[in-house]
Amino acid sequence: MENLSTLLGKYGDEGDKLVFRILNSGDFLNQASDEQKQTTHSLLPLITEKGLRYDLTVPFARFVVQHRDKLMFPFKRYQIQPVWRADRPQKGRYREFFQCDVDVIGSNSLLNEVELIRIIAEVFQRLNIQVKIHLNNRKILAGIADVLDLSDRLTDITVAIDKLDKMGIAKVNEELLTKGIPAEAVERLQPLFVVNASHQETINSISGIIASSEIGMKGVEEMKSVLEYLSELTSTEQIVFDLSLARGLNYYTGTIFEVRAADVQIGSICGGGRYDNLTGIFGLPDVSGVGISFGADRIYDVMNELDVFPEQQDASSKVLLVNFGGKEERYALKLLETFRNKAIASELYPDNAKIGKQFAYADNKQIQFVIIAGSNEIENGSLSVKNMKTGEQYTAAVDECIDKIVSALAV
RNA sequence: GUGGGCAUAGCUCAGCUGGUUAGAGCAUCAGAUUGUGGUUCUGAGGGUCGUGGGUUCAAGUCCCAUUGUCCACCCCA
Repeated sequence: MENLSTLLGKYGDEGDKLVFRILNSGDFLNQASDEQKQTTHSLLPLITEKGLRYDLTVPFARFVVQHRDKLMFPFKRYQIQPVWRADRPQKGRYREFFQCDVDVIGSNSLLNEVELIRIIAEVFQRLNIQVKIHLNNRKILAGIADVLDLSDRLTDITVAIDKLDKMGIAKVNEELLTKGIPAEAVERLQPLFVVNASHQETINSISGIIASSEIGMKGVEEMKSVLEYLSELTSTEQIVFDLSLARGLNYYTGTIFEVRAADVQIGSICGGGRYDNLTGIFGLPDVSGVGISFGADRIYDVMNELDVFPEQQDASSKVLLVNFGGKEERYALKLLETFRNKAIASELYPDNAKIGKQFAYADNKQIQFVIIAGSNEIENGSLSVKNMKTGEQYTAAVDECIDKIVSALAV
C-alpha cells in the first residue's frame, strides 16, 4: 500500500485511472462540503488518500530515496510481489498479479541495460519460451516529435506505426492522416516503414529523419552502443529494434524494453526501461536507474499453453504407509519416524480406510511405494513393499526394505 | 472508460419455435473384489437452472433489472 501522492502522475493518464484507491477510514464524508459531494472528481481526493501499488518500480524509487544514507550505489535489487490494476480483467490480464523486478539504480552506464537484456534472454531460455526482445529509446521518440513539431501527437504516431506488421504501410499512413497528422509529416516518416529492417538499416533510416534533433541523435547513439555490446555477447536474432515501441509509463527517459512470446498471443510478458528522474520526484535528483519487470502470471499462462512445464512429479511423498488401525496403526506411526529419519518423504494414511482406497490414494498422488505392515508383517519383523510404478511387490525384513527403497529412490 | 457474450450437478457442458418428472461425461460414494491402485462392469447420491421482478394457462427457455464471470477495444505484466 502506498500514498496516492507517490503513485499518481507517474504512469500516465491511463495509468492513474487504473490505480486502485482505498477508502479512508472514519466518517470521511463529514469533511466534504455539499458542493464537493456533487461530482466524483471533486469528492475523490477527500475520501481516498491511499492506493494499492501499481508496479514495483515507483515504490522502489521511493524506498531508495528514503534509505539513501544506507545504500551503496549503484544499488541493485530484485523484488517479487503482487501489484494491482483497477482494470477489467480478461485473458492474460489480471487485477492482481505478481511482478518480478530487477533494477539497477545510481548508474548511467548502458552496461546495465545490456546486463538486463542478458537476464531476460537467459530467463526465457531456461523456461523454454521463445521470445522477441523489443528495444527502443524514448529519446528517439522525443526526437521524432521534435523534428515533426508534433510532441503532443507522439502517442498517435507510435500506435499507428505499431500496427505496421498487422495492417501494412497503406493502412498505417491512412490512420496517421485520419488522426490528423499532416501529410508532410507522414511523408517524412516513410523511411521508418521498412518491414524486417536490420538493426543497421533501422539506425540509418531513423538517423536520417531526426538528424537535426540533438536529443534524438543521443537516443540513436545509445541504441547503437547497446546493440554493439549485445553483439559481442550473444546472437541478436531475438533482439528487435522496434521504433514503434513507446510504452505508456511516463517515467521512462531512455532505453525501453518489452518482451513478447513468439508463439503465444498474450501481450508483453516482461517490460521495463531507464528512468532518469524518478527519484528526483521524491527528492533525490540526478540518480538514474534502469529496470525490468517480469509478469509472472502471464509467463505461467504462456508456459501452460506451450506445455513446457516439467513433468509433474507431484513431489509430495515417496512412501505411503497403509493404515490398518488399532495397534498396527501405532506400529506404522513408529515406522513413519524411521522412514523420515532416513530422509524419505513419507506419510501414513490418516484413516483406517479400506485398503483399496488407500492404494488408490497413493496411485492418484503418484506415491511410488506403498508399505503394508499388518499383523503378519509385524509378527515376523518384515514389511510388504509394493512399487506402484512397476506393480511388483516383495516382503522382506524391515531394514532390508528400507535399504532397497533408499537405493531405488537414489537412482 | 467503451462494446459484446455467458451464468444449468463438485467440474466440463447439452437442453429445439416456451409444454409433463431438467440430462450426459468426468469426479464422488457403494458393490462385483472383507490385505492391494491404474482397466472393466453394476448401482447410488448430488440441481431453488446466479439473484430479484415481469409476461404467460405454462419459463432453464421470452422481457427488465442486478450481481458475477469471460472476451474485444484502450492500455499493459
